[in-house]
Amino acid sequence: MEISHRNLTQQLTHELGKAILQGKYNEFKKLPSEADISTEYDVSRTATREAIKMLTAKGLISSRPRQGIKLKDIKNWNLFDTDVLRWILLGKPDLYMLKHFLEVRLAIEPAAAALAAKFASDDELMRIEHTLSKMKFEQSGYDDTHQADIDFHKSILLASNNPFFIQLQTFIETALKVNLHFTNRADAVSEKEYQQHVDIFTFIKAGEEQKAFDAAATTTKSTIRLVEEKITELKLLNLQE
Amino acid sequence: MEISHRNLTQQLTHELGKAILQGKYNEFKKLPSEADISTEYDVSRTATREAIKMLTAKGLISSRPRQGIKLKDIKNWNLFDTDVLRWILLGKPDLYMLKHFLEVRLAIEPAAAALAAKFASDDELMRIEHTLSKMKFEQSGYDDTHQADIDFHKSILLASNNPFFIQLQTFIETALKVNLHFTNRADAVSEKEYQQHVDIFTFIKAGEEQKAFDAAATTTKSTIRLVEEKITELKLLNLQE
DNA sequence: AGGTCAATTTTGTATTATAAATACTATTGT
DNA sequence: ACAATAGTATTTATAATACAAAATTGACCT
Repeated sequence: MEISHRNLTQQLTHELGKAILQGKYNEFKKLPSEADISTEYDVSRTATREAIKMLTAKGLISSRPRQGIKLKDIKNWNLFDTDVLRWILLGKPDLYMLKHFLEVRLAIEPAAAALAAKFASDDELMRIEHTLSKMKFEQSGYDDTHQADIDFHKSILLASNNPFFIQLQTFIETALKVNLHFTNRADAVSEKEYQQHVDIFTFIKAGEEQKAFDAAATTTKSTIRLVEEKITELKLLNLQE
Repeated sequence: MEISHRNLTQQLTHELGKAILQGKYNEFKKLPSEADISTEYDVSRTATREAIKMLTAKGLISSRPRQGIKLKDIKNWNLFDTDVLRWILLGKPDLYMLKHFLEVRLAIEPAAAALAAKFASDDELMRIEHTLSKMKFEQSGYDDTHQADIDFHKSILLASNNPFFIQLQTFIETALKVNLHFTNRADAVSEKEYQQHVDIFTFIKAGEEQKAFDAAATTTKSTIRLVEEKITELKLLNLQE
């Protein structure tokens, strides 16, 4: 693997993290030794060790003398870490992963909308509204597709005034991207979807906690149902073979 | 700071992380240089750098040549990281933090209960039930106080069959500990609380998604109200001074 | 005053050496 | 033959040193 000549530690961390999330080391539960990684990527042991430490900090691996570097069970992984999420996205997530993302979205986003209805400042409301107007552009095909959609969801988290929800911005962004990856639509956001977003914003602005909550929950729920149907379809297909 | 002679990197990471979460470096937004940290804690630059890398991986700091090591804004912190949560707990969280924890619990736990009602296996149901019986012991004053309570909440997350919810076990555990820290009760779980837990379990076992959701939501909601009242009380007191 | 460039400081990377942990092997004694 | 024990080898952990690269600072020049 070719690694260029700046930020070796960061790059190597990225390469190894990506490889792990792509399941390249899953079979043996064991990674190459420090020495082997160093020679394979042609970096010093120092850089290798620092990359290993970063992955250790994210819960992906652990290392002990004479035992080498071993993969940790997924329950130890920091699945809410920005980098880990990026690697998940690069690892071609399957339908099950999409379902898991949606289940968390269903937990987080309605709650965030309710908090936003309760606590959002004028600035924060304006920011949400701004993403809506950008979405209208996207409907006509302008601008970066679906980015305004993503920003809408993120701006609600921001308006929750809760650092934990705010930290989940990357998570929701990744979840939406995984979703897009499956629905696979290069086309713009539909009129119906746009209207649902407007509704959520209206309730938030009006301070209607419960209604904002419900509005945010409805869409996600129906998406989950769709995915669940698709999964059972696939299961049936596999049984037929 | 005295650091003993094993796992230097880990220990130093812990010390620095704790210090950061206690706000010791918040004023200047800048940490000592690698060299200074090395001499202060009497470890080599290698160990120091590896600790720095681990904290970087958790989003707490960043470092650049000639600029030194700087604190990152809280929105970059991995607030769902196990270590970060431990350091938050050690940093004497305030009422606002407790409120933020409760808001996330209100989002996560009812959703997890609903998922558990939908997907929990027999094993997972048994595990939940087991924690309930341990809670009954605790009522009588036996065993590690409130640990069974914590385990109850964790076992529901485990039964959600969703890796993201499962990963939130440490988060919920920390949230509960912060709560305990404020209610400050060494005494056992009350009969009323126990009954609420039993209800949640019953609905989960019966596969009643919505009821499990509601049952899990009710308690947390009333706790949030209590905390919010306490906060407004304190605000009024501060205004009088 | 303003811009260019060199000096300085701090992190980034490489290299080498040694210590510590632990799995594996061989030996020894019964 | 077997078990306990001591020795060996492997791999990470830590240290120390040297140099490279980035970025700020400041001096110098025009």
